Amino acid sequence: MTHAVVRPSRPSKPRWHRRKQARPAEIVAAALAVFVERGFAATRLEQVARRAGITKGTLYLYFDSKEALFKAVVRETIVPCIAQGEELAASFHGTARELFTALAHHYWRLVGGTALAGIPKLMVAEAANFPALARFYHEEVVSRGHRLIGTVLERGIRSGEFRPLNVPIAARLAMAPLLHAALRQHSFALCKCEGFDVDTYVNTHIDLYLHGIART
Amino acid sequence: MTHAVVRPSRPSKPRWHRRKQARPAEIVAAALAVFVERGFAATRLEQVARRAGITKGTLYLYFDSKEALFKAVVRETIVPCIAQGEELAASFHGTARELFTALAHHYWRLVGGTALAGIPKLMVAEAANFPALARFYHEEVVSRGHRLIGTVLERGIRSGEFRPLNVPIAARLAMAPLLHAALRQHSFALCKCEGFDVDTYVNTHIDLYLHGIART
Amino acid sequence: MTHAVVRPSRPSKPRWHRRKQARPAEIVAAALAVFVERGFAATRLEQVARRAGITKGTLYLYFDSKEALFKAVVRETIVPCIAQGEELAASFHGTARELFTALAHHYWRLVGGTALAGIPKLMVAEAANFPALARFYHEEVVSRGHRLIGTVLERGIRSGEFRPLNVPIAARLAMAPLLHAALRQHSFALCKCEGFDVDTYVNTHIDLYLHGIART
Amino acid sequence: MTHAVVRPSRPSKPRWHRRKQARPAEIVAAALAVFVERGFAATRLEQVARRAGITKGTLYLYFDSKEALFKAVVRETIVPCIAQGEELAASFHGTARELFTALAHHYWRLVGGTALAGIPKLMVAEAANFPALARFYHEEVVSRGHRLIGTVLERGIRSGEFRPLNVPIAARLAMAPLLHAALRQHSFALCKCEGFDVDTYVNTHIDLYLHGIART
DNA sequence: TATGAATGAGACTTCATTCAT
DNA sequence: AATGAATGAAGTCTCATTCAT
Repeated sequence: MTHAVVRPSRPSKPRWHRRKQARPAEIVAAALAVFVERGFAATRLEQVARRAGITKGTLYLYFDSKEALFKAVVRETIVPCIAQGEELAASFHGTARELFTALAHHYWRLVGGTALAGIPKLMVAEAANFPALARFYHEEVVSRGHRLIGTVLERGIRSGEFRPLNVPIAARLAMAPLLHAALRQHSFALCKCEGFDVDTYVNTHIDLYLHGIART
Repeated sequence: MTHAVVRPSRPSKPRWHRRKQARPAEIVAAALAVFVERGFAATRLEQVARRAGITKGTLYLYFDSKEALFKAVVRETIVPCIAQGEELAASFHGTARELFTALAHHYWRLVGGTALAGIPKLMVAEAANFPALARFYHEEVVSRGHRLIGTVLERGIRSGEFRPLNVPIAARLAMAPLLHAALRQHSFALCKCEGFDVDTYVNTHIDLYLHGIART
Repeated sequence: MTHAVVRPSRPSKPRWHRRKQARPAEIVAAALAVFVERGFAATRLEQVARRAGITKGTLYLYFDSKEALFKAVVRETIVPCIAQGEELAASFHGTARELFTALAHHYWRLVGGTALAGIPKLMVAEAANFPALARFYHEEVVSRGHRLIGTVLERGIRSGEFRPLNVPIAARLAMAPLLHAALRQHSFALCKCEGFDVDTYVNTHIDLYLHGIART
Repeated sequence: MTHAVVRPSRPSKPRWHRRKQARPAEIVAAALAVFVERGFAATRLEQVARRAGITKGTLYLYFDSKEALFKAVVRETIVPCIAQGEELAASFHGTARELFTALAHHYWRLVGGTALAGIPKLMVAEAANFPALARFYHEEVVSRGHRLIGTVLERGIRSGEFRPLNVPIAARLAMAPLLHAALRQHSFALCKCEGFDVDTYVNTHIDLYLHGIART
């Protein structure tokens, strides 16, 4: 795939000054933005390249294909977030209620409000077209997230804060409104909704949910 | 100019029939399926045509463009569902809790479990690419749905079943898990999740949610 | 090509009332207009049909193909004009100058100012694409027209009105400005030209031309 | 996805070269030829590309659309010719008659006998379909040409060589046979005409015309 | 005789990918 | 390492022509 290149002997000053190392991350960041905006198929590599400050051809020095780029975007941007949440839970001192609240806010701070919130939207849209990627995402992000919430719920059940629950189900119910809000940010942000405020929405969810699962 | 073809002498069955009345609905149905499977940009009109039992050219007798077809799919499939929910609510005799439960099941029966569940997924994916359609969908489906739930909540608040609530927010929180489940059906149906069952999920949501908003 | 049709036995009142005989001429007239406006390739049979008050399918009852229709248009509209000119010349009593003037005005009245003026434009545009038709047109219209003018010139030379001329060449030179004006009507009619008036143009041509060929 | 191809081991010559500088002119030249041959609508970009030695896709690196290419062809090929004629007139020393003769021959050498003669034919054919282009052509070519001839006529009138004339009309009458001959070259070149020779035609026109406008 | 729904070949155009520079 | 001109496969859309009614 790589071919030998005869280097011209004249001492030309290089036209490019960027380091090879920084490029992939910059490209992934640019690609994230465009994929999220337009979806996989409607994204043109030209746009990605321009936003990354390079040209189309250069993309292919770092990624084998559009599909490979897409997979890299998903893999490299979202996974780290989960780890942070897990660390937060592991080192947390306080009640299960407090931890649940902290994690919800953490999620929102880290994902919901940022460009990363586009990843769930992307995956919802493209899962059917990229089964392997969907599986990866589901295992490394969705399930792992649910397990994280699950441990919090179990901690609360043990401590008597929460009543006995079907934990896997309850974990998903905890995430659904957060995910919903994230999707909304990227799909219907422009549609004005009277009486809707994301922060209030998240806080009300925490409130109602904890109310719903609280031990009488 | 075209090569001669030996016509078979047997009374061949007609190559096509005139089906002006039935065609548009059939095409919309076929298009719904493919759009949901692949997304707008990745959908090939060839596929839609084949699935509708016609040829590509015939599509254009009924729809001006791929985009027009897409819009027709969204408009004609989802809007009627809302009306049914509104009728259900209007003619319902019983407590607000019972009505809420009935509507949730109604939604799931009508949308969540059917091909229609693909529409929310489609809109999430394509809203950014079709702002006008997104606005239409948001007004005629999303907002209207929220208002419907809102009236139920208000009824319950007045009757003392539910405690005072931020109604618009609470309505969204009621829908979020249902929507989430619908998206899941179409995006991650193939990903096995131990301990996950849609019906249990919906019922648990109803349970926890009503618990959360119940007057103490 | 024609197939037997089982006539329905019910005494349905006919939906169409036009006679078969009138149709072809009506279609040709409609086609002339559209072909002249748009050219052969850019003409859609749909437009022709609509302008003729029928549908696309009906066209094929009278003409085998778009090309056949085109040929019919050219053949049937322009040829009769020449004959009239020939008759005018044959029955004319007067000087050659007077006859020349009469023929020029005749041409302009019959062709230049009417839709028929579009035919020369059409042939200029499409001759390369329809060699056989071009040959037909050239023989039946162009050459015949030149011969007609040629006889007038010869008459004038014999009578001493005109000086000796290369008749075939001079005949073409007599026609060129008339043709030019006809093309102009159809191609650049919308472009305003100060100081240009078609009638003045034609009359001035007659004047200058007769001056040019007059015996000193 | 694509089938494997056995790569020949010999040092195959490159499939293409970078020719950014030369390309546009080459494409315009190829397009001129095909447009003139077939007309706008009947021209296939495939043919243009092949004749230019490139592929269809490459066309779009240089021209936005078929229409844009067409406009470029007209704009870039014909306009320069007029300028040359104007220069010739400006720097000419001699009688008006001599200048007129020189310009007519100039026109024929530069346009009538070359591929450029196809442009008038193209414009006659397509003016109705491209009104903006027609206006451009009319102003930058037709009118400008007439004005050029007009100045010559005025010079001759002032000098007493020509009698008083309606100059705009007379200018058009001077051009008509030249244009006519150019159209003929492209539309009826194949139709044999006994006794017709283009050069004789042009010279006879000059002769008769000058005779016609000469003083006394 | 007339219709118009249906066809299917083929056009223009786009864009992921390659490769000479 | 980077470019961007060039490619070619594939997609949307058009329209002359056919044929069941």
